[in-house]
Amino acid sequence: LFKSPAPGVTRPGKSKGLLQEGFLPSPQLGLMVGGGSSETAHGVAILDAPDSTRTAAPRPRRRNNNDEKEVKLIPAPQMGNLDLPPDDGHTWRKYGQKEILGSIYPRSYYRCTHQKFYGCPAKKLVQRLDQDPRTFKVTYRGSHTCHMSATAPSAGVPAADSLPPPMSTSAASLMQAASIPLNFPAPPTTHWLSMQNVADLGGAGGPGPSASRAAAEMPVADMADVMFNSGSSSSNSMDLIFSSEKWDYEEKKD
DNA sequence: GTCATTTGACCGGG
DNA sequence: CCCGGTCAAATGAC
Repeated sequence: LFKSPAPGVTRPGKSKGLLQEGFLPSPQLGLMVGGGSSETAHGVAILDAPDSTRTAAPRPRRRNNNDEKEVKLIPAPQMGNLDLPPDDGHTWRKYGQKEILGSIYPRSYYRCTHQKFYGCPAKKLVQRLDQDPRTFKVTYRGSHTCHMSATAPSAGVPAADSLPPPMSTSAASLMQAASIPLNFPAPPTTHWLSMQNVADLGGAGGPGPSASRAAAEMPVADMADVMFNSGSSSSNSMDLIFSSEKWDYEEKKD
């Protein structure tokens, strides 16, 4: 009656694709500025929505004043031929993706999967550098209040604590920096995220052995080291970039 | 069947 | 007004 979300109006026929956001191997890793074929990348004429289906819903979306965000540059480990997305040990759920002006790659918005359960306000923005497609610019917002023993079942970390105590912000950042498994044991699944981990919480006497996840996490010495190591020998893309820092991808309008 | 991902629309600030 | 961010519904994958 009141709410009649006619199927088809809110969601116009969209072409389904097998692409996973911008994690493609970047076939056009070459130069795209030379061609000069700079388009808006939009060109998508979406159908209009005559009736605003969602008009009776006050969105108390308040903007957090605390801008505690730290930006990090994480090079995607080039295993084989594909670079996998950077994982900090947390389970992130993508809740949005938008193309940013000035960037050729869209920005992905992630949120803590446990946010709904733990209330972790941790957010994460991942964007590929237009100058370095293999480098991910990860922006962390908020602090992680939830512990993640699910994705990081390190053998040396006994998850005996049922309730994770609040950690210091410094510790959090430190952990993130040192929780980047670059040496993945080549996961059989294309997914790098594990799910269905918070199933046991009601305390219903689940004698389930759980802990089926066994990812051999390797201690990373320094992220920076890896970064530099990225192109130790051979010509580094950075050099090239620095050389031609002038990237004119800006289209000129009339 | 469940859950994460996908994608468009809308909101809100600068 | 434009840009950036978030939500919400649908679909696909597991």
